[in-house]
Formats: sequence, structure tokens, C-alpha cells
Amino acid sequence: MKYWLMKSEPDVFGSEQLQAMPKKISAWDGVRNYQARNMMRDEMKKGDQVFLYHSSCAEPGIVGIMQVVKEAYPDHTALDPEAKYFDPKSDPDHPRWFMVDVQFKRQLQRTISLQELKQHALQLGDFILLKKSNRLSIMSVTAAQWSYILKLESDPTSR
DNA sequence: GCCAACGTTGGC
DNA sequence: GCCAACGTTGGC
Repeated sequence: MKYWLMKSEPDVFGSEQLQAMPKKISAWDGVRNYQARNMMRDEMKKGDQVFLYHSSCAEPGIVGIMQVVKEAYPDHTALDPEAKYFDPKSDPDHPRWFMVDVQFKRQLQRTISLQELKQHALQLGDFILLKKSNRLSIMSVTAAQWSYILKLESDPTSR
């Protein structure tokens, strides 16, 4: 089983919206970046655990935990001219963009903010999220990073 | 294949 | 709203 982090603006895939979905399951559509797509398409497996990260908001940070419940399949919104992330070069016979289904598992007891994560940069090692001007919306997380962050969640002395 | 122009991301 | 960094596009 692998671990991941997926970024979204709260009003696109926010923890509240995800929890309101039937069975708390949602397709993670709209990824239009090749590196992120490749990870979703080639490496994400059913059962993988995912941190939900809120970006471009008052307090960017990790807010919840999701699970991959359906492996990559073509992102049909790329073919819909009305869709926000319509891609005119997309071809139904050779899909260019893919998505997975994720199920929201739980909200963290508190947001582990980017600011707090930065203070643990040393312990988190080579954490892609903390790399300067990193814009990747999907990234892998090591088992060590995963458990370290979960420990932060319940550590009242950290902040 | 180069590279300038452009659009997007995302923290601040 | 600003702006640095980055990815993509397209002319050459």
C-alpha cells in the first residue's frame, strides 16, 4: 500500500463537500498535469491512503484522510466543452487525462498547517510539499512521513 | 530543438 | 492582489 498527498482548493474538493458526497466518494477530476496524471494512472492503487491538502486558502495544510477506491479511468470532463478543464486536444479514443475515485475517511483532529509542517522539515526529510515553489498537485508520501504527520496530529506540544 | 511568450499555481 | 516559479505552446 502506498501513501499520497493530493492538493485541492477547499471550494473545489473541500473536506466538507467530500463528506457530503454519497458514500463520501468522489471522482478526482480536473488533473491536467502530466506528472500528476502519471502517478494517478500508473501508481495509485485501490486501498492507498491519501492526505487531503487544502491550498490557496487562509490556512493551507493537511485537513483529512482519504482512500483510493477506484483506480485510474479516463477523465471524461476533458471531453466536455462546458467543463472548466475541457481539453480540446483530448480524444475519446486515446484519453489523455485520467482520474481516480477517492473516499473521504476522516477529518484530522486539527489542520496540520503548511507552516507547522515547515517546522518539521528536518524530520520529514525529502518532503516534496516543502520544496520551494513546488506546484505538483499529487505527490507520494513515504510511510515514515505518513506516520510522523499522524503523530503531529495528536501532539499538543507541536505547532 | 530552442526559447520567448503566455497561463497557472499557490504562498504571502 | 502581487509575484516568483514553473509548465506548456508554438514560431522559427
